[in-house]
Amino acid sequence: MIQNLNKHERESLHEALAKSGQKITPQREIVYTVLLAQRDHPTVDEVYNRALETMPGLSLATVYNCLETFVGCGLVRQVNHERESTRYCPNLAPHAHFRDESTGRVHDIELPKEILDQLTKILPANFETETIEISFQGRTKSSTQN
Amino acid sequence: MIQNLNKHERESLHEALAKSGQKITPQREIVYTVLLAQRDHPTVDEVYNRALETMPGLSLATVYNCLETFVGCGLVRQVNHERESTRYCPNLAPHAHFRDESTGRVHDIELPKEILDQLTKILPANFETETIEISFQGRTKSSTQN
DNA sequence: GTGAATGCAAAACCTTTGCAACTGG
DNA sequence: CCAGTTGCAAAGGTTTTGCATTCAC
Repeated sequence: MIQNLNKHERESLHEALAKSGQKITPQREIVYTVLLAQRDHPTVDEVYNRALETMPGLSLATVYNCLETFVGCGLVRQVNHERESTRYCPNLAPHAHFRDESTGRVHDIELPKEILDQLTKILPANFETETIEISFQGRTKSSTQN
Repeated sequence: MIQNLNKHERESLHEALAKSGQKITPQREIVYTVLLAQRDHPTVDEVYNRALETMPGLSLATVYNCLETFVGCGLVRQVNHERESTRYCPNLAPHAHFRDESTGRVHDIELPKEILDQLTKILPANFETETIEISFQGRTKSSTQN
C-alpha cells in the first residue's frame, strides 16, 4: 500500500535531518513516507493510523514529534483551518490552499511569484515578513472533484 | 473605561442581530462594546475579562456564544494563528493580518481590491470562493511599534 | 407565554509534557 | 557511549456540551 521512499526522496529526508543535526530513525522514515504517499494534507491522527499499518508499535506522540521535526527542518508545512486539527503538507513550492467546505478537503493552489511580490508591497515599511499564508474557503462545483 | 456604543454602532448591532433573527441581550451589547473599544484582536478570554468589569456575573460560555453569534451575523471575523487561541476582529473591510512574532500582536493590513481580484484568478474554474484569508508572519523593526 | 439565551460545571478535543527505556551515530 | 528519540500515560489549554434557569419579544 505505502510505497517506500525512492532514492531522491530518501536523500532529501536524510539531508534535511542531517543539516539540522537530527537523527535518522525508522519512525521518521515511515512518517515521511506516509506524507509523500498520499498528498491529501492528513491530520496527525491520519498520519498515525496510516503509519501503524507499516509499524504497528508506533506511538502517537512520536508522530507529533516527527512532524514537528520536519516542520523545523523545512521539509513539511503545517496547514491550519480555524480550530480543526492541524494538517501537514510536504509540498515545498510556494502555494496557497483551498479548503472545500463541503468535503473538508484541502487543495494546493499554485501561487505566481508576482502575487507574492505585490503582497509584500502592501505592508508598512518597517514590517519584515517571514512567511505568508493564503487560504481560500469555498466549494468546488461538481465535475472535476479532486 | 469602556465607552458605550454610539448610536451608529448600536444600530449596526441591532440590525445585524435582527436580520438573522437573533435577540438583543445585554451580554451581546457588552461583548460587542468590548470588541469595538479596543481593536487589538482580543482572545475570548481577553474579551471575557474586559467585559467582566462592566458585567461581573457574565459567564465565559456566554462570551463564546456571543462571539459565535457575531461571526454568524457577519459582524465580526475570527483570526486564527496556528493553534493559538482564536482572536476576534470587528473590522469588516477586506483586510489581511500581520502577526508580529516577537509580541504576538496582530495588525490589520489594508488589502487593495486588485490583489483580491488577482487572487481569485489563480483558482481552477470550478472552485467557488467564499472567503479568502491572508496572513503575514514576521517582525516589526523597532521605531513605529504598533 | 415561549423559544432563545444564559450560566455553570463537566466533558471533549487536540496537543504537550515528564520520564523511563532505548538507539543511532 | 550518550545525547537524542521513542513510547506511554498523565496533564494542559481551549472550546463545546447538557441542562436548568432566566429573559427578550
